[in-house]
Amino acid sequence: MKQGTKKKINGNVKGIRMTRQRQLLLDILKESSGHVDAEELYIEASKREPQINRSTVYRNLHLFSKLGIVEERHFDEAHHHYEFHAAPRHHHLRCLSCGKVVEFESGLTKKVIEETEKKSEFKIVSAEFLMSGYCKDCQASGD
Amino acid sequence: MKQGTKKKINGNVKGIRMTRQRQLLLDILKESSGHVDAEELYIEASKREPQINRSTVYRNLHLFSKLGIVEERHFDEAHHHYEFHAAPRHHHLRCLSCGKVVEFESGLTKKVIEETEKKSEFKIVSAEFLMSGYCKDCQASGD
DNA sequence: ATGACTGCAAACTGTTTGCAGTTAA
DNA sequence: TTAACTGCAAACAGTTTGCAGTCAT
Repeated sequence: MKQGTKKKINGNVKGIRMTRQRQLLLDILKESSGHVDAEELYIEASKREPQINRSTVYRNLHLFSKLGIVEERHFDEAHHHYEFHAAPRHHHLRCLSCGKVVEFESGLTKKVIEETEKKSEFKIVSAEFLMSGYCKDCQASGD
Repeated sequence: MKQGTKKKINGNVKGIRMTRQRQLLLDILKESSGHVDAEELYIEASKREPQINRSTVYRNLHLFSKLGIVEERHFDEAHHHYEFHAAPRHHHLRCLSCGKVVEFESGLTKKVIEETEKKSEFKIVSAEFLMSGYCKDCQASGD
């Protein structure tokens, strides 16, 4: 079992160290169902590690993303959202009125990806269906 | 034919005026195939109207977006892209290596939307399939 | 005439970076 | 021991805003 002395983060052996802050961020990401943005992550982390700095959060988020641990998401806003990779492929549906974001899945995604890979000759590594509209509540209350 | 004195922007009658700058921006948007970001729009506009200001661009982009004339797109970057609304529904495929963005269409989109509207009770107004991967060239040149 | 619009400058938000000190390995 | 990491402060990019003047209607 023992194969080396380097720490692993999800299977990636690198010159990467597991610091208290890093571990904390990973924990929070793991706990938090769905997507988190950098600020939310920072706030949550601050509660448990008050001196943690925003740049630490950003730097780690970039690292995680590079390592494939988290995936960046892009909603309407100007900032990024992150969620654990390898979540079952799902879509995001955003309400234009109240801003609520709903996740859900569809079996059709796979088909679209296959179709696309064939047509485009891309090797696709991630896919997201993003839809916007008005949710039931907001439809009822008149926009 | 004459039904009022107010200027129209694409069918929306409002207290909205057609200024030289506004017209210019609409022209550029119309000419530019595909998506443009605020900066590109600003640069192009500056060529023809050197004193135009960035905030004019942003303000108009918001207006156009509110009026449904353009649609915001969100790729990888921290800034927004805009394209004329009512373009045939299409998807975006982005190369993670060279950054190239390819547009293309798929008949499956409609199905996904219908499925989603039923399940979620949302009224969907826009949809986008966003995929990332590696294009043919970048696959060949080893990532 | 008047209020929608503009340019300007300054503010703001999310993110990145250089640096000097700290810490995991 | 040393290079990866951190916190800090300052920079940065993209975007927004208040204001006073301009222009379409």
